Amino acid sequence: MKKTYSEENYLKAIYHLGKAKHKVSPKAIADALENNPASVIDMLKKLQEKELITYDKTKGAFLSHTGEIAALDIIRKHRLWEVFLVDKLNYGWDEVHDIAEQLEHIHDDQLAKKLDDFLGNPAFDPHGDPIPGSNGKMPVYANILLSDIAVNQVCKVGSVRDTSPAFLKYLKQLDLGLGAKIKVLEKQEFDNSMVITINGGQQKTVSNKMTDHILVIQE
Amino acid sequence: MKKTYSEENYLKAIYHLGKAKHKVSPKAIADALENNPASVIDMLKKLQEKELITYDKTKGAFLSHTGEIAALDIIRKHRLWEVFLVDKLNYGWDEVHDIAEQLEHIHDDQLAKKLDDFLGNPAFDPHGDPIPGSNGKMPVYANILLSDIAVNQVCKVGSVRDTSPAFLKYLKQLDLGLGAKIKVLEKQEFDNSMVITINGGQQKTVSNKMTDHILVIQE
DNA sequence: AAATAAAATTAGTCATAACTAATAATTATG
DNA sequence: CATAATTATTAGTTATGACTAATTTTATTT
Ligand SMILES: [Mn+2]
Ligand SMILES: [Mn+2]
Ligand SMILES: [Mn+2]
Ligand SMILES: [Mn+2]
Repeated sequence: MKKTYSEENYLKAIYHLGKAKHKVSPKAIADALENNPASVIDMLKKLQEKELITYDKTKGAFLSHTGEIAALDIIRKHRLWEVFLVDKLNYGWDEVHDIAEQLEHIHDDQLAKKLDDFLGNPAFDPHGDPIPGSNGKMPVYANILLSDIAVNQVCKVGSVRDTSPAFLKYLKQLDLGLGAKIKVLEKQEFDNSMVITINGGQQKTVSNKMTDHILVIQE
Repeated sequence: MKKTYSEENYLKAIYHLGKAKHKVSPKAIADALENNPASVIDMLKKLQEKELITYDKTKGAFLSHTGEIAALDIIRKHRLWEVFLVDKLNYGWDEVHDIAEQLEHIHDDQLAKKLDDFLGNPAFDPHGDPIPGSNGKMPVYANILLSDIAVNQVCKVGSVRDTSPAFLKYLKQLDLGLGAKIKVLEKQEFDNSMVITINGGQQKTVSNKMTDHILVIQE
């Protein structure tokens, strides 16, 4: 089931528009691809025929599972090539998009993986956009401090801001590693200390000094 | 004057067939591109229209100056990408042609030069084929020993097989550097010593031991 | 609700680059 | 040289993916 250059661009546009949670209408796609709504309708029919999308007059276009896998694969290649162009060929980050727009359509079974490895498995492209993994999963920035999570919210540990033995030893003692799920139960107004559970275990009280050194991803 | 993917493939095929000095007939092109002679005729007309080739029923197709520049540019990109795939992404030399066939059509003003620099300005691709420079000139292997050049032949020094101080000092004394033009005037049957001129200078007699350590490019 | 604007859809056209089938020209062979 | 085989060329067809213009449907105003 090889896809044409054009089909791939449509799948990518539908993916991006869908994420932006607008209704993915022919008009919206036409605007994104800078072409004509009539052309879009033609292509939507073809993509539906190939079971890459569903299209419904009222709900708009949605990627099927196969369609989403294809879209993520193209986005992955696009962003990996952008990293290559900036990191290896010394292009400016503002010069690479149009070239990646071409390179993303190069087709070879091993290419994305080999390129990924060569680049050191980057998680983000030069514009800060996440690079989907070969499994299609997007990496997420851990950019919120645990101390900023509100009561009753759940979050996941992404990275830590302190690598001192004392800190790491403390984390080990708490059984708190990367990826651990934390629920905030109470927050003390006086000193910002928190009562949390880690991976659904016992309740623990942790200081603000501690929660200021943990970056999390909100659910 | 941007060229389509297909036009570029035709120009490349015409270039290669022309070098192989067959008559570049519609049939020959059709065989090379694995398509139909009727399709070839159509494209030849279009390429002639664009002044990229001349086509004459009896003599066949020839690239114009512009056409040859375009063909060499594609071949350059093809071979540079092959080097990239093998040297950087660890593909086998037998796996890269089809991918390069796609990559050669990526269009960007700076790309070939940046890729060339990144790869260390390679002179040959993984299959040993020469990579045209940005000026369109092909590098040539220095693969003949000076000792094998016949009397009255002219050749150019490409590389040396000995880097000992004594040898290099001797070369300096003779004023014989890379690129020097050598003409063989006499060859002694007894010990294979030669009388030569270097860059049209004085006649010098050199031993077979010396001429066995100099690789040249025949004119 | 009626009028108006916007969006979706259809029908028909065009360019590109293939193809097949038929015909013309060339080249090779008995 | 005549016949056969090969090439070249033309004419007509197809698929893809775009377009414009006209029409229908949907959404927004008054
Ligand atoms: Mn981009
Ligand atoms: Mn693209
Ligand atoms: Mn190749
Ligand atoms: Mn190609």
